[in-house]
Amino acid sequence: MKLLRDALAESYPGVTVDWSRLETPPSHELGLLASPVSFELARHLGESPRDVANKTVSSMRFGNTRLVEEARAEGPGYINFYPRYSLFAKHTLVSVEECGEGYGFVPVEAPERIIVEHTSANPIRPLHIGTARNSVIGDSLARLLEKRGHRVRRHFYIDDTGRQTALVAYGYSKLSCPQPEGKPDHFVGAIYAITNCVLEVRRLKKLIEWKESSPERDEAGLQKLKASLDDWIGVAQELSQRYPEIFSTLSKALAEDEDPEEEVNKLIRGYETGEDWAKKLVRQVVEICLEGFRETLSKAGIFFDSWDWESELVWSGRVSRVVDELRRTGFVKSVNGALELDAEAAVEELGLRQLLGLGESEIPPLTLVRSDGTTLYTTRDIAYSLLKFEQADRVISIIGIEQTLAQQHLRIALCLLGKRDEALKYVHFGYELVKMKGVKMSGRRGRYVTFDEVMEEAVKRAYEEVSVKSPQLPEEERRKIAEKVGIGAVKYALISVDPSKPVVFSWERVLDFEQNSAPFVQYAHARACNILKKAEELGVERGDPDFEKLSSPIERELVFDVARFPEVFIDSADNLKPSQIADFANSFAAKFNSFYTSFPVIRAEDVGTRSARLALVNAVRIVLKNCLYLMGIDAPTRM
RNA sequence: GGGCCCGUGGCGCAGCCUGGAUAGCGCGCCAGCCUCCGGAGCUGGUCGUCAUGGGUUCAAAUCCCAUCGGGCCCGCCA
Repeated sequence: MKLLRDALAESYPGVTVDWSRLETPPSHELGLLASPVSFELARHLGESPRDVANKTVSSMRFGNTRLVEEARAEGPGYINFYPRYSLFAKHTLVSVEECGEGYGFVPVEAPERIIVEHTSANPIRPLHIGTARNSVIGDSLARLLEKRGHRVRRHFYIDDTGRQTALVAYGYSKLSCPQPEGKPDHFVGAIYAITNCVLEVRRLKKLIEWKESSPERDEAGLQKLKASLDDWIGVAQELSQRYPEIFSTLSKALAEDEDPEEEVNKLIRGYETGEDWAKKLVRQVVEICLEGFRETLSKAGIFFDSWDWESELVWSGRVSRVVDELRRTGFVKSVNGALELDAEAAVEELGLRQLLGLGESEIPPLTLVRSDGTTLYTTRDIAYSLLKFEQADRVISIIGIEQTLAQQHLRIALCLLGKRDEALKYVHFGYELVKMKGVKMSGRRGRYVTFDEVMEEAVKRAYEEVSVKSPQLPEEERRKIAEKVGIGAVKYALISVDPSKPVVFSWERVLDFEQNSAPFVQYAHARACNILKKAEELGVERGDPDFEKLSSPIERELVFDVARFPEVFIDSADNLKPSQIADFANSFAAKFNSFYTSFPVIRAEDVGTRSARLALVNAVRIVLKNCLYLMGIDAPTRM
């Protein structure tokens, strides 16, 4: 650094440029670090970058710089720095030795209290592969921020008010509130899908009947309705085959009801106003479903610090207080008995367009309260975000990209309420949905691939694999390893793709145990562990490591990667990009595997080399383990 | 109609924010490698108009504009 600055000062006195930026050259044959400073200078001076670089290099004085061996002007004008590799390796590996297992987790100077809200799936059906993406990304973000030194809390928002939970609770009551059969959330999911389907068929039939008898027949509309009815009848057949008992009991019970829609509406209102009978019923069903969620999530190694009930926000008056406060801002008007927030006017008045990054278009209004007095989802979410800011400096909500507009509304409302700083500290971490090849996933139709079955299948596959590769291991251990490997593979598949890209689910993808997968990284880790364990068992002689001997390109690259892991971590945590960890871990593991096949460690030619390589292997082990940890993936020592 | 996001070898992806050195990686395909710390591995090869067309720049996958494809949103649903 100083070297470069002084040389610049000498060659180009009086010119100030940002000399501090350093890049990594494309290949290690071009040194370890590169300065692009000549490009900048060349622009100002009108000289060619290469000339500038040459001139700068020639005036460098290496006097008391020990770590840098040489600098050269190369390529179009880069100044490449070549380190004294042995010293660099020594610094790096000694530093790993000192930090131990915590190596690389560089804490921020000013920790924040951060709430990461994730998963928050509607408690009416099992977690599916789409929500799994949310959980896995959210969990990884929480881990990254926590290791970065922030005080992180993970919150699950239970969306228990509104039509969906009321519908399933209604169906459940028609079954006479039985004990769940099978996994609780799957049971609830079946009731939801069946109730919804039966009611939908009934509604469509009535509608068609009525339309047919009406004087002015709209043939096109009628055809559409009939097609829709056929679709739902098909769904009914699927469901009756999958759940014959629940289906027949439920459809009989529902048929007896005069007006199921009204029953459901009564339940929605009763629950929102906090009537005991409604509370008891809805809570019972939701709790059953949550029990299933907890089971699934705990299997996936994902845990929460807080489960926040949406209904509590309503009952405690927080939601109505928010509505009142918003009314006082003057941007809320009554439209046909409902309350509407004029978001566009608010944005203009407060000058929020740029501040919140809202783009050019007009922001549509937001309905806060229905004409029947009940509130809407976004309204309750505004109240929720205020609650979160009572406990945190920053809030990160992992929510599907399709809710972008609602999330913008939320932040506008926060500004209106005088919480401008909070609005800026509120991050909607959007992610694209997971789609199925061929069929469309549809919760309402009971068509989804559950997180449970994906994990189960992956674990099964991993078990077969481990049994083939390591038949000598006891059954019990093979099962444990299969859990870690299978679930790791699923998580890795979901984390490694940028959240802004839609994922098409395929078994092939999550069951990939080859390169660029969790098992690949885990395998490299297990190999490192194995070498260290063997060395221990054999009691090989260890002496002063001779870092001079870590001189092959691949060893140098490994050392360099170990050295830059802290930076990768910081970057990934501060930019909220878990996929960068996956990327780094994969290429790092590949390098280690390459090293592994070509260089003996325990049988290295002399004690100094052996000790140096053992130190390197240990550093690799720690870095791999920490990468896996950040993705929420277990690192077995054998597999 | 308006807004936002995405478009990189046959397939799946990284790089784009912060422009620079031959565009990385995996799968697939082809050819090799287990008397040697475990082959879920390794080595080599094959595969590219970075959607298209302009612009800015000494330099564009990267920044700007337009066009074309795909997705999402624009609800008194969540």
